[in-house]
Amino acid sequence: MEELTTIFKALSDETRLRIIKLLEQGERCVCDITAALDMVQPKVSFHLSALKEAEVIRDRKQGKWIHYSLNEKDLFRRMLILSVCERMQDGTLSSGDRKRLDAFLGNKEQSGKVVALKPKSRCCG
Amino acid sequence: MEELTTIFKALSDETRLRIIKLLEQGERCVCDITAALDMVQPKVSFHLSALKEAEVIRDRKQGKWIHYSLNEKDLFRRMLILSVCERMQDGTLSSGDRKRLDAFLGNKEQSGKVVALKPKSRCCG
DNA sequence: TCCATATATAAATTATTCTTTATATATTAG
DNA sequence: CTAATATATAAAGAATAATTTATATATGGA
Repeated sequence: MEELTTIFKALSDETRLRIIKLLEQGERCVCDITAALDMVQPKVSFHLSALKEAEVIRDRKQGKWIHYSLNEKDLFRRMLILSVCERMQDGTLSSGDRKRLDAFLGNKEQSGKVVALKPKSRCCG
Repeated sequence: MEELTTIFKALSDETRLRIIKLLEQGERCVCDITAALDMVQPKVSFHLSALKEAEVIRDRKQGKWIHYSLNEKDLFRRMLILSVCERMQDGTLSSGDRKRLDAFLGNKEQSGKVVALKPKSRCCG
């Protein structure tokens, strides 16, 4: 019962649904998500932790970065994630998120600040 | 997006999940639900209105009573309701609710206060 | 008409959750 | 070792949601 309410509570917030929609395309580190949503980082961490607590997402540490991805471990969560993504297809919000993410990733590459470093220190590689 | 968060928010509360589980067996009036959950009536009305707002339940007025039932209008809500009921099968809480409901309905019948009245004034019939 | 019952709504309080700002921790580069 | 970066956590404040108590509305029966 508590697990159920925890899952539903995790899904009952707009920011968190936007994060799920972002992660539909694959894992992302916190700074990518922060840029995509255009929010301050502690706020993003707060919402990530709610989703992780509910085991809707999971994380993977790699060097300085923590990569978050959708947790497809059970059918129920998969179904919920699919439903959410399906229902957010043409939303203004999530398309804006995608745009900002792409711009952010583009800048990274261009400036060579992160992506052009040695493999070990790359965020997305 | 707002509809989604409204639905998930409605499901993110223990009391409301208990109500859903109760309604699995069929429609119930507010006083039945109040007795089953052993709560004060305005509290129950508050939670019913959250579920109704999310269109997870609907109501039907009949005389003095308002009967609430699960709203099976779309596949998504059906799926959520089924998942909730399935995951609450052997819970202590919901079995206690069932017991109190049965006791309450039994008393009604015995005392003849409600159930034995003329058809028009019966709550459950 | 008057009373009792079923339910909703409002107002006040309490509890939870979200947001912000500041700071701590860990990792890597230099 | 020091500085910089990525992320988490803590503390304070703001916003929401839940609970309680009191009252309003509607319906049916006497």
